[in-house]
Amino acid sequence: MLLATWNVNSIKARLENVLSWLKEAGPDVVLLQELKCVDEAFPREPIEDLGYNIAVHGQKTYNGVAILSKFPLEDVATGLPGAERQPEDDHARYIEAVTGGVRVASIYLPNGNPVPGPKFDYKLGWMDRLVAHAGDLLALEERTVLAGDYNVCPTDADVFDPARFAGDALCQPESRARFRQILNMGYTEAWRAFHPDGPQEYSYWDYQGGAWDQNNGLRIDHLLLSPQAADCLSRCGIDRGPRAAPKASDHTPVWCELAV
DNA sequence: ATGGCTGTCCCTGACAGA
Repeated sequence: MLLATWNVNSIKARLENVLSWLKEAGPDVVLLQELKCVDEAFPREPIEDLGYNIAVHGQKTYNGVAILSKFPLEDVATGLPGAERQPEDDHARYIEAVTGGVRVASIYLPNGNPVPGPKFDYKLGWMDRLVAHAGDLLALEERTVLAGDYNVCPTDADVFDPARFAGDALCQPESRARFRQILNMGYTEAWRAFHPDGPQEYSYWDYQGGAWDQNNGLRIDHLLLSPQAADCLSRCGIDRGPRAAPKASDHTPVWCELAV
């Protein structure tokens, strides 16, 4: 099973880019973030025509997540448990389903800037709920992949200029500690598992300042695997191709292969 | 030099992104 995550920065503006990549790369399961549209506006037909089933959790203008799969989608759930602890959480940032023998979640973690402030508090609260849910899922002892735009650079090795980002919400010790909590309970971060000592590789490049041309990137899109999923992990990579295309998203797909 | 892109909604400028 080829499984990928991609923050597309508007599914409507990116439809042709997404269709091209689906045809070219042929992933079995794709976890999308930042749809920026409501459920009814999601362009289902052209994606279904390529053989995908679709589960969408959309929202007007902002956020929005989806799961595409060539396998049936079962047990679809939207929203992260514990929203009652964050009454301000009306964002569409989480969708989960079981497909092809794997439980998958598409995650769009809050950005959290500026630091300090209510947006950073929201990010940390959301991460606390994600940590709790990741623990609950771990107890199921299933193949589970929690993937998406985590908006966290796990270490300074994931930042082109750590000094410039020292005050950024993506690099704060509090953000990194919560990301590490998920790893420490037993999840494997797929890309880092294959590259424990580098090289530096990124999944996001700002639109501004020639960031792509100068490879001034960040690695913030991650695939986190339960032990049962990690046991099947055979390959992992970052596909820079879509970022170089015309009208590209500022993120590019990160993918892994599970031998299931 | 505190902006530099891009997308969205529709107060076509303000907000969010990261």
